[in-house]
Amino acid sequence: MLYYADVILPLALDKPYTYAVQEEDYLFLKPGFRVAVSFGKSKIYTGVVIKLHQVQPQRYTAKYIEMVLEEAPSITEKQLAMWEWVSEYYQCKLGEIMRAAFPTTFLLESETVVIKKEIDEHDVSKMSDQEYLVYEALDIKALSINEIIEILGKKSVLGLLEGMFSKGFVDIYQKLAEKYRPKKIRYVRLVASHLSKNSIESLFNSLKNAPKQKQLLIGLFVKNPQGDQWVKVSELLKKTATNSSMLRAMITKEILEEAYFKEDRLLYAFDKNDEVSALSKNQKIALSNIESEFKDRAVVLFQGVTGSGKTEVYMELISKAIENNEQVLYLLPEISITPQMVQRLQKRFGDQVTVYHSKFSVHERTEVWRNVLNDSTKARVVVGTRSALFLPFQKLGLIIVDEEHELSYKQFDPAPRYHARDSAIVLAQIYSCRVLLGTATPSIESSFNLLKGKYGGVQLNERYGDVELPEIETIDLKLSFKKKQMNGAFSHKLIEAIEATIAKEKQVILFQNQRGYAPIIECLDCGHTPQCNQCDVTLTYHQHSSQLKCHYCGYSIAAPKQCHACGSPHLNTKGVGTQQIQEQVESLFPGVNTARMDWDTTRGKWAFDKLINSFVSGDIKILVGTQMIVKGLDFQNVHLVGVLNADHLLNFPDFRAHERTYQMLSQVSGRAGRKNTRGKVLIQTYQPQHPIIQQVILSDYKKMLGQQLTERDQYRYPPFYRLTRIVVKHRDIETVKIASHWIFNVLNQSYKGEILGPVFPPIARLRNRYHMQILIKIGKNQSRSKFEQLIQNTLKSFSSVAQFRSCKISVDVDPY
DNA sequence: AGCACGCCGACT
DNA sequence: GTCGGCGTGCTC
Repeated sequence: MLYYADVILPLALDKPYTYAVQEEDYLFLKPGFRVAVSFGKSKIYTGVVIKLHQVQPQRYTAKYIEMVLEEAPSITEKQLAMWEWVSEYYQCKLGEIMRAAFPTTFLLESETVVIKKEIDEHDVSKMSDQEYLVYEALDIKALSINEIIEILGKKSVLGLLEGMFSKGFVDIYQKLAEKYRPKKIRYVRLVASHLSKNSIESLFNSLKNAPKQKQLLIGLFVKNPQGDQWVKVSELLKKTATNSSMLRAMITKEILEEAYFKEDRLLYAFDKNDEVSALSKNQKIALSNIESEFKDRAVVLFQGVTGSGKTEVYMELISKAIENNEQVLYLLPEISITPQMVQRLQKRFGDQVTVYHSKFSVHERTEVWRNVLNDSTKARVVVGTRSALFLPFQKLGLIIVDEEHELSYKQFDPAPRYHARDSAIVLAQIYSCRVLLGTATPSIESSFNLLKGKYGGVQLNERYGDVELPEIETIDLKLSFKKKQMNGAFSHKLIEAIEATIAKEKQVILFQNQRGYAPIIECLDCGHTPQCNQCDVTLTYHQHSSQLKCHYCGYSIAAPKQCHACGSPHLNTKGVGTQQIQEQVESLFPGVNTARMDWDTTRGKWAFDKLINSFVSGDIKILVGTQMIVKGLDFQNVHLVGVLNADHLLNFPDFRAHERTYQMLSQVSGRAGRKNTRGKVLIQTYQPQHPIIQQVILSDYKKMLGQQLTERDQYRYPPFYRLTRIVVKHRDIETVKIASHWIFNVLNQSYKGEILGPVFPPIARLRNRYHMQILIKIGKNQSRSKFEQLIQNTLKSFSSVAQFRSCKISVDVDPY
């Protein structure tokens, strides 16, 4: 009998590949097992079995699976169902999802290793120069292909190596390495034969002349009075002021024995606090409303203004899920996961809380994966970013999507371009679990679903501790400039307000939207500004490192002293980034402690947190920052929030710009004002009468929603229409044009709906590739699966046109 | 994603 | 003439 397994490989392949398996493996394997398979000439990859069958392939002979990598499946069948949905809906390959889903330790890959064979002197003399170079280098150690490429300084070394192999100079083999290594910790304990009372006494006597060793032994008993447990070496040495050579001596004397144990990398220092702060009356009402909504609907939209204490309500729900023995997934946008936030959960739920996000090492992520898979009590509550959706939950009972409206829930590049909120809802269907979408300012989509009765809805409107909403005022920039009431980016009114706030020992937050307004260098004589040589963007100036950088491809050069075009030394920095704002603040308010918070200053693992901490502690009086500022914890002492230019937000060329402006400004405003005093928000703008600004001032979400829905309906945008964007990329601008028009025409022939484009996006060239995009609008009454089929067919015939082979295509469903 | 095969320019 | 560049196609 013949047995086969269909295997997903971590590559952008159209379909799973079929491998042969032995009978005993066939009986043992199930979908979800990781296996090692050879693919292509010599590569070995980790694959995931998705199907076992006995259908012999007709057109090829299947290779055998190399190895089964584990005793039990790494992913559940439910997880696989989720992968398939993501792949279908977001039009991406299963292999791409596999790459995104697994911690990289699960993706073992082979590496070709070359070792030297001992041969005759005579044969050595027959080698070519290059062969000899390699052979000589192999004297020292075995080499990987990449190392040989380095040594020879050229790319194609395989032919050479093949020759050397066939002539018997070297051996070539595939090294396989599972990358996960658990962290091992050294422990010691008393050898069991010393455990009786008498021998302990004689042991102490025998150490009379070794005071330090005696001290060590005492330390051991202090840690563990019975003397029979393993004690961590690092702690023991620290406590007893001894060193490892003394310990070593005792191990040789066979008084102690040592061992290494795997330690969880995920231990945090925390104080579990069993006292649960009682919910306020309104929080209690919200909680019971949520629970009753869940009786009818799987998804509930929970709207609570900033500072209303949504988190406390989440905690109650989490606690009940845990009591039910269910797992909980708590999703947050990347930048909202901070140690303070995690600590809050840990205070309540102790070590049942675990964190999963990209700043964690692959080893940490692997351990979380295993804990979730085993339904370990260490992973009852997973706090994570969007990729946590792919963890192998066993008994998922509740998903909380906090800050539901955040754009960063949508993955942009690379594929899979999935939306975590929407995918979470599908995941919940698979597990039949509940989803709570929490936010102060719901996305238009979610509000729409609420209106249509698809979601349940609960509100929590009162701010905790009776804090009033801040007073919001606008400053007309046009007028201020005309009346010469400006100082750099600051209106006199804003400056006065800052001065007054500082004088009262209160803190200030200044908000500057950075997108598209990064500082650049401009020549005062000829107007030249340095551009990226690979992308159609102006290089941004980073004063800190004195460099010009491209934010898109990472290209960087030293900041020029003279203009590259005309040689003039008169260069000026232009554009208002957070850096410039901070400098202006420093010169306007000398001696006042300021800090800047943006993508640049928060790169380290906990850099964000350090900044927040020094702001909370009051060291920093004025904090200048981008979007990030609106996250983090509650700032008790912030009295004034200044928005330097709301127009950057309003005028953003995107159908969501207005919605986003409302969300952003209301969130920033929510930072102002705490107990006892009313905070103040000053918004500088050229359009003080703009409806969105007015809606922010009145915090009239309903009006904003109504107006946006009307506009979206009228202009055929989500939530009334679904969007799909196709981007064509190629080095040659003409090819991009022809290719994208080809796709447009083919789609247009069979598709009745609206197709826009092809157009150049705002940045037409990136990493030396020209881009063109096509936007397709799909009505809600049109069949999604038919449309998906159409795209697939179109792209398939596209790829068979020889001229377009070298084009790269990306499909983005529900683009942001 | 690799890696091989195949077709064109700058070197011994 | 060849070496080595990259465009193109295939991998179970």
